[in-house]
Amino acid sequence: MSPFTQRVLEIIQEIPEGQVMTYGQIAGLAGSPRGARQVVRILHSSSGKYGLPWHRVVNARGEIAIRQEESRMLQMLYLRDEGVEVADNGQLDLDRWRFIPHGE
DNA sequence: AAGGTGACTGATG
DNA sequence: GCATCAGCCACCT
Repeated sequence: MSPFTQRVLEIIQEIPEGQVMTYGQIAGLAGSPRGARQVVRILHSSSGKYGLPWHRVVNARGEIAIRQEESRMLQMLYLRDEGVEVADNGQLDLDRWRFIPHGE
């Protein structure tokens, strides 16, 4: 497992309940500012495997990025259950719910 | 081996 | 806000 992947997994694990991070944000913190797609792949391949809070990751526009309808709904349910306000179209307010480590 | 793909992003018109 | 374009990069055909 690459250091980058390692970092990504750690970072995602550290997202507090009721908050979210974006793919690009995670990639940047993990040392690869343009590696958003890698973050996607890591989530896609090993979200269940490592018991990651994959549902706390959204795209840069603050919306649920999942294409598949089922998983999409599931993510929305999880977030709402944690207190995050998500619109029916999967939109949420990043300024309000984004997690920023160490007060960056 | 070459080309397509996507749970992405930022810039521009 | 919407549409396009161009970077991006590991994986799958």
